[in-house]
Amino acid sequence: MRFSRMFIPTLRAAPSDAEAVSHILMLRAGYIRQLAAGLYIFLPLGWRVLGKINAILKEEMDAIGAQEISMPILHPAEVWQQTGRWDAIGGEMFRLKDRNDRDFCLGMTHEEIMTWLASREIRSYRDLPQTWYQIQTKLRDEARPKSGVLRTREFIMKDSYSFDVDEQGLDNNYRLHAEAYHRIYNRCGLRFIQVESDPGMMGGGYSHEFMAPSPAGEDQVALCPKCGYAANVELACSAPVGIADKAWQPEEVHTPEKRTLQEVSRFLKFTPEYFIKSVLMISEKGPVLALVRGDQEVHEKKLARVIGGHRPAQKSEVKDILGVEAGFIGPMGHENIRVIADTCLKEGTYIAGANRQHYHVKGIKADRDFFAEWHDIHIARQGDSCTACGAELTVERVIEIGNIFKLGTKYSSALRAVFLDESGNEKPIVMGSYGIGPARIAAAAIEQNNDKDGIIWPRSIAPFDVELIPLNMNDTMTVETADRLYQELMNDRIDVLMDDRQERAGVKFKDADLIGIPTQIILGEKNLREGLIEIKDRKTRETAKVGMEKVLATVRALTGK
RNA sequence: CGGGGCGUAGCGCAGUCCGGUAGCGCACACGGUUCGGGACCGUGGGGUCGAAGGUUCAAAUCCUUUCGCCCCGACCA
Repeated sequence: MRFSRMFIPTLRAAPSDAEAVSHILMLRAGYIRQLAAGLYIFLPLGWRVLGKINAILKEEMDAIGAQEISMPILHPAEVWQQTGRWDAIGGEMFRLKDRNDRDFCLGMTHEEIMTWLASREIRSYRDLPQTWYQIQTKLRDEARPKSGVLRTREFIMKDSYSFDVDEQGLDNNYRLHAEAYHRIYNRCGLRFIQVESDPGMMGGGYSHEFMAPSPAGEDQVALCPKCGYAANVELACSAPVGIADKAWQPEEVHTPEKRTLQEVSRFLKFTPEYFIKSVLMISEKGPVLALVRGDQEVHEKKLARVIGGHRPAQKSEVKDILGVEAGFIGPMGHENIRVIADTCLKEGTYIAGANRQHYHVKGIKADRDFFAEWHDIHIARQGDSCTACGAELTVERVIEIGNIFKLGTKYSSALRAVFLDESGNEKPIVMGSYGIGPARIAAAAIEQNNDKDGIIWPRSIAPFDVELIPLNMNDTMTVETADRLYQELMNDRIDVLMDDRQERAGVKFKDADLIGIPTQIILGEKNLREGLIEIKDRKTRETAKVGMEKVLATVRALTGK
C-alpha cells in the first residue's frame, strides 16, 4: 500500500480520555476510532491486524479439526428461555422485539444456538464428535466498557464448541483446544499464562483462562514460580505466611472503645496476624460467621462456594443475632450459628473479640476454644505460600485473552441435544466451549510490546511486514528506487507500506515508529548515491546499511517469506 | 447501579470562581523559504461553548434539568 492513499489518521496527542497504553497507541497510530462507549471502529491498519490474527486462529482451529461456520447474531428468545439464561442474565443482554412483538436478543455468546443446531441435526454416536467454530460479533451491554478495545460492548470473538459422546471425548477436545491456544498465543508473540478459573454461570465444573500479563489487565492471577501453580485470584488457594505461636493462655483483656482491627492491634501492640477477624454474613439459610486471620480479607466468592449467596450483616443485625456490638464479636461459643474458618487459623494462638462489650480474648486456639468448618476463604496475596509446594506466590495483573470451558450436558440437556449410543440409549451430548478475543490479542500485544515512540508489533500480526521510507520525494533517484523496491517486495508477497507522502523525514520517522511495523527500509539520498539502503529494526533500532542488491534477500530472511 | 472527574474548532487546552464582542498551540488551505527525527515566515477558513429551560439589559460563565464520555468500585455468562 501507498501511505499517501491509505487512511492512516495519526495523532500527535491522544484524546485525553484514553488511559491504557494500548488504547492511546491504537488511537494515535490511526488503528481505531471510538463511536460511543464500548463501540470502536477499526480503521484500515487496525482491521489488517485483526485479519492477521484471525488467519492464525483459523489455521489453528482447522488444524484440530474444527469446522468454521457462521451463526446469526440476532437470536429468538425461546432458545435462551429453554436454557434459563433469558431470565438468569440481567442487563447485560441486549433485548429487542421484532415488528410482530416477538422477543429477540443480540447474541452475547452462542452456546444456545450451537446447541440448538446440534439438537436438530445430531442423531447418532456416529455423527460425533463434532467441533464447530466461528469468528463472529458478540454484543454485551457491559456495565462499564473500558480501556479501549479491552472491554467493549460489541466485539469479535472466535468461539468454538465441541460435541462428544462422553467425558473422555470432551477431555480430548478440551486438551486439543488448550494446545491450539498455546500455539496461537505463541504465534501472536504474546507472553501468556494458563490458569485455573471460575466457571461462573457458564455452568460445568472445569475451566481455564489464558492470561497475558499486563498492568492494563482487569484480572489478577496467583502464580507459583516453583511448581507452576497458576490460578485466577477468584479461586486461587494459598497459605498465608505462618506466624510464631505465642502460646498464650486464655485471658480476657479490656479494650475500651477499640472496635476495628487496626484500633485493637495498635492498642494491644500486636500486629494484625495475631488476631482473628470475625465477619457475620447473612446467607440464604441464615447467619454465618466467617473467620479469617486479621491481616487477611474474606474472599466473597470462595465463601459463596461454601455457603451460597450471602451478604454482610448490618450492624443492627449483628447485635440482634450475636447480642454484642460488631467490634467485639469473636469465634467462641456460638452454638446455633454456622462458623466457617479459614484453614490457616487451625494453627496458632490468637486474639479475638470476646463477644462482650469492650473486651477481647487473648490466647484462643482452634478446636479448643472454638470450633468451625475449615475452608480456604481468604484472598490470596503476593507473598503467600503455595499450598502445593510451599514456595512464595506472586500475584500478577493480567488481560484475559481466552478461555476454555467444560460445559458437560448443561446446554444439551436443556435443549434436548441428544444422540443414540451403540446400545440404542438416548444420551445428552457432552459439550465444551472455547473463546478467544482477537481485539484483546491485539491490545495485549501492544501492551506487551511498545516504547515511548509507539507500537512494536510482533511480526506475525503486524499490519505490514515492512515499511518502505523514501525520505526525499523530490529526489528522482530516491523515488525511482523506492518504486522499484516496492514492486519487487510485493512480487515476493511481502506486505509493504510505502510512505510516499510529501513529508519531511522527521514526520515519516515519527509515524513509522508510532505505527510500529517491525522493519523499516529507509531510502536516504546520500546512501543511495553510494548504492546503500538502510534496514532498521523497530524494536532494537539497530540499522544495517545494505547494498541495494541485497535488500530483497535481507528482508526475505527477516520476514521468513 | 454507587463514588469522582470532564464536555469550549479535528486534537490538546485556556477562559467559568468574579456575567460584558470566544481565545491559544497543533492540525487544515494558500504563498514563500526549508528538507535524515513531528521545520519556519506570512495569509486564511473553521466553534449553535454537549442539549433544554430559567435568571439577567447581557450567559461559555449564575440556577435547574438532561445527555454524553472517562476513572474508581459493584457487575462481568
